[in-house]
Amino acid sequence: MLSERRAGILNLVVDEYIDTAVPVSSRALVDRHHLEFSTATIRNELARLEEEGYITHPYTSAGRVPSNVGYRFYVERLMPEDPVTLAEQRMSEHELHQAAPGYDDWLRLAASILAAAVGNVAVVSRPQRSLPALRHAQLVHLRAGAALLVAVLDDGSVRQRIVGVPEADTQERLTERAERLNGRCANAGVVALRDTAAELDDEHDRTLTLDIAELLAEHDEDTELYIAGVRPTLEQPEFDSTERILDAVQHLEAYHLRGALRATETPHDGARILIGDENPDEWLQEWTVVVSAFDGPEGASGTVAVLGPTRMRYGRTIPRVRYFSSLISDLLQEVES
Amino acid sequence: MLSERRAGILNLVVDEYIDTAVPVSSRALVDRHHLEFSTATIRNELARLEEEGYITHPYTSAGRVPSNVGYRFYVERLMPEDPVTLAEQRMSEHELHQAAPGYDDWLRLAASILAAAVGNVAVVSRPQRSLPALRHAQLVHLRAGAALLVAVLDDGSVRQRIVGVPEADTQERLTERAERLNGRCANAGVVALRDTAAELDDEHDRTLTLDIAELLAEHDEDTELYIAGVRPTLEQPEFDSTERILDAVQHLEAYHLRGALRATETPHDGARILIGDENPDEWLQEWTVVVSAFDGPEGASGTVAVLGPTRMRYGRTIPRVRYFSSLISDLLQEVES
DNA sequence: GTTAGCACTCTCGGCGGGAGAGTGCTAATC
DNA sequence: GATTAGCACTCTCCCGCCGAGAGTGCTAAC
Repeated sequence: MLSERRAGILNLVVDEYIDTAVPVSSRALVDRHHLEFSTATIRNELARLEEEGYITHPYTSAGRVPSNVGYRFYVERLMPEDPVTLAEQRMSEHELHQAAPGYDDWLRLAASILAAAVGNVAVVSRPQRSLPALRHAQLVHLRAGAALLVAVLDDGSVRQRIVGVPEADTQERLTERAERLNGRCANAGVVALRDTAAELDDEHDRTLTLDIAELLAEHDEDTELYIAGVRPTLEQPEFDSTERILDAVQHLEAYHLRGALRATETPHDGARILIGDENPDEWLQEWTVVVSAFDGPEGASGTVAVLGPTRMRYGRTIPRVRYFSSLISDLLQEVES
Repeated sequence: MLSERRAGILNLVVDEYIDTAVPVSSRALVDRHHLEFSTATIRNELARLEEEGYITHPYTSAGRVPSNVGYRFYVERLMPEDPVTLAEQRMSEHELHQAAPGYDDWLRLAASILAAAVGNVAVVSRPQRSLPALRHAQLVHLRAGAALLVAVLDDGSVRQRIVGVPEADTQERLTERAERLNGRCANAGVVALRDTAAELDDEHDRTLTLDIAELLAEHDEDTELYIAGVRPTLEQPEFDSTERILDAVQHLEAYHLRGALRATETPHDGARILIGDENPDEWLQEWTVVVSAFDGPEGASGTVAVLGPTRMRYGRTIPRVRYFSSLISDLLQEVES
């Protein structure tokens, strides 16, 4: 369907456009790549490529711009990968080890290094288990009748909520109560907790157990996300009007990104690539998302993603998303001193 | 210094400019407020006001715009307050009670209601004690040799970090170890923890105690902030160029706002107002910040703030910041069922 | 199949100029 | 002395125009 030569030309068009953000002309192709054909020949081929849907025209007499189909073909067949060099790997690892050990700083830093490496928005999510269990619950006295319920889950995440408790309960009583619950509920999942609750006689213990179950259930509603690289992305030429910028800013918030990332099932080894209208979300129609999952401790898993305009340096981005995905896995697995 | 009449005119200029964002002309003042003087007279007065520094000129033949001094005078002497009506109060309280009880949802929602009410950026910080003490520490096994240290502080905040532990420690051993530490360190502050650490013989217990002390100390580095209303603010006419928007977006992140809010000591009753160059931060030179503190449980305190361009509806914003400040205090004090 | 040549199209930036909005000043008026 | 009418002057804003330039598509020749 797509002749060898035409594929080669498509390759050049995409490369050139990614690089310059300017619609590419037949002249530019011939001159910059020393093609052995004249601009007229190239023009004929470009016209064919356009017929076949790989590229388009912003207006009659402008250069060519890749279509989503064009990008897709490019990514699957043409794109030269720009692998992560050893030096780069060492740099990244070094930077990561500067941070205080702990999810927060590591993941935040990882997002920011990745964003800088690819020049687009990078998002890293905190790893979670899909069916988490309770590791330890605790009650902190706030005032008569109210306490803060803190639940530590087996993926290391912490959730909390304010709950009602007997007016008479002091901190000591609350601690006892919590210990009692821990004895019964340690390592229980949502279902087990609900079952346990049904068997309890003490009313407060029962509501508390149900509260804990709810905390486990609401779980991935608010996965923590670490986002970096918004500014450089919005400085790219696709964001020329204030409206576009504001729309993007609005959507690049944790709240919206959670939705966008949840919608994609994600490979743990490679990276999934969604170009333009391949994205389910309305607002991502002109974005490309490159996303990969990584493994945390105890079977938890998180997500690394890069988002940018469809005109993205795929050859650079994809290997880096893959690399960071496994880098983070390793980091979290690795024994710390 | 400022005659009665001139003050009145200044008042009108500020009101008008806040409302329309257009430099106000003598004609506009006379027509829209049915003044009993001619435009020429008003022009003379405007010239005087300009000499005295209360207003300026963008260019020779444009209308007048209030200066920072003008806004300051307006806020202190002229501004008609637009009090929070009972209906509005009921609405806000009602909306807040929709949320699941717990700091997260409450404060997030409070920020968003406040932002909508004033049409600018609203920021609410999670209450913290200035000198927090440990309430309970806990160790969660991650893998041989590493565990997650979770510390619950007496202001209800939770901090965590990954720490090294003896390779042989199972979850049970870790729990014992944590209990031992809790026995020794309950309700200890940073200083007490460091003292305790010095006395401990077991090396791991000692480093753990020091880790906890560090967690308490790094404390307000990462106060959680709830931010709302960015989009409507950036749609205002002062943000016409993409650069301004990007700068604002960059600074309206939690990281930068923490810095800005930390720099202001804040009254617990009224509200503090910083107009334009009264702000210490470079990037806030064209912003106004209205900020107030609220009280959380156990002597913790948090912050409510509104940020917007100096052309802000002060009469509406200030009472609402005050109101939300006390509303949140009440909410957190109030006994929940 | 390739290419030179050329007419045609569309964008972009600069320029000019008129309309409009306001001011500042002066001189007359109350 | 305060107020006001009148008027010249200034500056912005918007619109339309035009020419340069960049590209294409097509045709006819190689």
